[in-house]
Amino acid sequence: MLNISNLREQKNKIVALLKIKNFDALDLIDLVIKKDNSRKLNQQKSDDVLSKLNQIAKEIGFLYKQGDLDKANAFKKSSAELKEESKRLSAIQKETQEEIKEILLQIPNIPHESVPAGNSEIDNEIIKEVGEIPKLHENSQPHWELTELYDLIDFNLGNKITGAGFPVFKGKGAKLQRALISFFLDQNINAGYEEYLPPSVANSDSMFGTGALPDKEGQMYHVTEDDLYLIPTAEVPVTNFFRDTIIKDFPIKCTAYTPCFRREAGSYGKDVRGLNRLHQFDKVEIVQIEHPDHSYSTLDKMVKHVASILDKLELPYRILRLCGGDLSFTSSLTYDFEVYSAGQKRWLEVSSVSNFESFQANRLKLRFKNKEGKSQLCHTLNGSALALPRIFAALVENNQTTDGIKIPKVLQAYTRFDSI
RNA sequence: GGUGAGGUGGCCGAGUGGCUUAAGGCGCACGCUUGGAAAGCGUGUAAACGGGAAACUGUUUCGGGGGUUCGAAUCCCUUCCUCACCGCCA
Repeated sequence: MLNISNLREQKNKIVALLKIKNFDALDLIDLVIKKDNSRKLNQQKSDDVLSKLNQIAKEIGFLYKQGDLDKANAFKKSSAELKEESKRLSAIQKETQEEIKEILLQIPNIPHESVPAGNSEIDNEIIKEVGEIPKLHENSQPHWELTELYDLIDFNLGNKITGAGFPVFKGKGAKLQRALISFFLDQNINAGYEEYLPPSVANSDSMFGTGALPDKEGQMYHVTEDDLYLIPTAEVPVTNFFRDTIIKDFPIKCTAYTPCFRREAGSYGKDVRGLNRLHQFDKVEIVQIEHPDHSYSTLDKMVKHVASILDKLELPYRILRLCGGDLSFTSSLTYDFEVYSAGQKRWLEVSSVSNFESFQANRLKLRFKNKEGKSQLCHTLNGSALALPRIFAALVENNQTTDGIKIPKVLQAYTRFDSI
């Protein structure tokens, strides 16, 4: 959520930048400023009335002590009238505030100046490509064949106990999964992130805080009995640790493994085959809370960190700067990582690293004291380091040989086997 | 799930309708004192939304929401959370 004082001060700049996201914000911004003006006026009126009421109440207390009941009763009458007025004003105030919030929730985050224009993923800017595309043997296969051949994942068993999109990992498949989680966490810890293991369900306040609500209501599993949501990413619980807090030292660096749950309503076809798109998957997330002056250099460091993990796994990958049309509602700048999946001959997204600037912090009331001693919103950043399923898919596809699947060296200490 | 006790500032904690502008303490900051430190003394010490060039100033906030009252941290309703014991249980 953007804040109104910025919208006032930099209206033209913000309108221009939001065009990169293909969003015409002018009318909404004009409307919200107009509503905010009337909110201010109304607040003044309301405060005046309350101030008078407070004075009268004190006066009556004094008169009672003096025993001057007649005078006190006269005051009571005028108090009753003011109270009506106050009720009326605060009802208007409440309504106006809700209208303002509703409008603000419709305005996406402002894209960074470096975000390229564009409508869809075709327009994303490839900024780096690393590693060689592997040449596989003649009978190479996609991972959904390999996982069946080597008995690593049982998709049918998942269908039976839950439904499509809930795979059952088994044997060396389960071990490889567990190895990747440990490996990713260790890499993040070595880079200075503190490990957390948060709950996998969160309340609506938390969902609202990071923007999953109201934006993605239909994409989440909702436990209606207790009004809790299954988390779509660890970003939700971890970032919400810092909801309503005032930060003393920057940066705050957290990493967390969690399962992630997404309904993915409307997805179908070969894009969702095998591990490509799941309802439940594992992910290790990194989150940082930063001072606004340093958030972009921190974003660069996070990108380098994720790249270093992929280097160690010896997977070919490319880094994309998302164009305005592909950028999420809440993000200012996002870099996507895609690994090449040789069995499917396509690039698969495995990480998304973003700077949200103060967009999340505004809803979270996540602040720090600046040099002038005033509270100011922090910047929040996060990224996947990394999402498991497509890494798993690329590893088994790219490392398949006629003799089996080779495990990259860095993982062998975790799997305790060097091939499948 | 049952019963009981609670939720007050950064922290501890007093406060059963107006003397609270939330006592007192701890912590923190600044100053005095000192050769230096400690102790001691003094001063200050939240957030949000407004007004004002500023000094300053209005309102709200004692877990959340609602109510009673001229007036609520205090009374009532409701909800969430914490703790203790019991029950169930990985």
